[in-house]
Amino acid sequence: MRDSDNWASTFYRSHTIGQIISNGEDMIGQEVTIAGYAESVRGRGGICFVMLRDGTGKIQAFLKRENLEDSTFEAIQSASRESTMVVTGKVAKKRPPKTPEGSPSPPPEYEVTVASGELLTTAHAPLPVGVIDDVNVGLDTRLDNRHLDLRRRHVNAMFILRSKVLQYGREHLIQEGFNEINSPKIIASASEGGTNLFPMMYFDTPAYLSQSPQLYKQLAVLGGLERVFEIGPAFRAEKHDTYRHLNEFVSFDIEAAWCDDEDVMGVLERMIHTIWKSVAEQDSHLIEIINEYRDSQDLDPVVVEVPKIPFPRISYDEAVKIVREGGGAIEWGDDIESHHCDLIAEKHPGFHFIPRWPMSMKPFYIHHKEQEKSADGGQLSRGFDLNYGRDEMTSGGQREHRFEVLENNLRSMGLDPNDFTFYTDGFRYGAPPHAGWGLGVARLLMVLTGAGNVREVVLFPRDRSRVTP
RNA sequence: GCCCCGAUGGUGUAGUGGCCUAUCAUGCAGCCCUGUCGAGGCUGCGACCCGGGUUCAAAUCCCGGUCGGGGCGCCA
Repeated sequence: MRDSDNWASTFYRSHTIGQIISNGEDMIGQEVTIAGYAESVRGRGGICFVMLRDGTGKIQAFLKRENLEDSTFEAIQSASRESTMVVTGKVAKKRPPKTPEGSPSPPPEYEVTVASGELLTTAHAPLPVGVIDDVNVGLDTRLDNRHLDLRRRHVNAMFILRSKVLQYGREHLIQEGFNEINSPKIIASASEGGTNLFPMMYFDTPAYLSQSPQLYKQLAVLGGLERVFEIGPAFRAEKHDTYRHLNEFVSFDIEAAWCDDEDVMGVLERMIHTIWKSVAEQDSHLIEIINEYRDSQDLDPVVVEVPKIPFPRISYDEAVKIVREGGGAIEWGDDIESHHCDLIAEKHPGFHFIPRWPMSMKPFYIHHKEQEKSADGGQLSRGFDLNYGRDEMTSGGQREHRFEVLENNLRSMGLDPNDFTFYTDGFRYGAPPHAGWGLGVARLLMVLTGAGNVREVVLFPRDRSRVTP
């Protein structure tokens, strides 16, 4: 399941199960102590088979009554599924299963012939969600019991993959000279307008949960950090109820000085390219686990196809044209809605940028060049989106670095510049042109894992009706 | 906020007014067998979301509620 060759032994075990699986031939006869969950316990007479699973794999423990203390044998033999136990014994080659004549013999497998052991905890039965059951459990039931759901192989694999994706993204950005920061999640004012914030009390002062690190990562860049990134939570009090929205989500953000929108689009596509390439090269075993599950559900396998860079750029103007050609009704200046994205996705099924949105649709901090107008005269901006198929992954752009323009933008969007002095003050004393983006981590994971719902790839999702567990 | 759909043992399901003291799988309990291999065999346990209505008769039809799913909107 995962590489544990470098894991040190602990108080509870001398080896991980993964270490025994991957080095079985060399370990035959060696005494080991392993610990794990009993996936199944079979046998009610003089012998007993326990399929023991830890976070690195599973192996069969073989118990013979005559080899153990009676009380130990009884305790383990009568253990319920998912009870935890530790066992000590010698590694042995497992007897090969009977195979139909003519079929190839399976690769060798190993087991532990138990000499002593201890039942650590007993799992209550029945389990609210079976870990290895051949039944398709509803998402809601699974999320109510996420601690058990997570024990399922493909679910576990998704979250290990998530960790890898963040690791590869981090490594890539660091290699491009970015430094990791953390911005405050408790903020004083509705920082951007638009979206609804969750109010809270900060001692005696009303405050909000942050909807985005946007203004703070810009301040870090204005402060001279040049290139920063942050992987952190964002909170939005929107009553949406879709497969791709949550009220708390992890946003992967960057901001870089002396860059325009095209420059940071380059950072983004290079990072995604690196992530896909690394997953394809190093984590195909996780994708295989996911695909085994998908196969059992009659779903097409996911394929990690490393995307070619540069990604296509389909400007907002072109996007509008594609939507119209596809029969969609859209006016210049309208948002590109979900069903419009379906039309665009028919032509561009993979990653594609949509740059140069109308300024009227972008927040006050997005930069525009006065001379850049659409054919019918509308003011364009340097804001962009990155979509995969119909789904928006990223929103970003070059930021407005001119103090006076910023204040004008605020006013023209109905916001009071006085509420934003903590931010605009950062632009008073010389500001570099800069750009950045924010990427939805879970949305990227949906693409990579084929998950049809963000909730699948978020450990404990927070949506309109779920605050627990 | 709008539209559509759904709710049956622990879990996932069958069910379209009487054939339902409700199907199947999985699970759970027990027994048999036992170096099993998704082990197998046998026996048993366990359910119609809540409230009202229609009907001789409701899991099934109607109304309300609750919860869930899908789509849309809203949404940097």
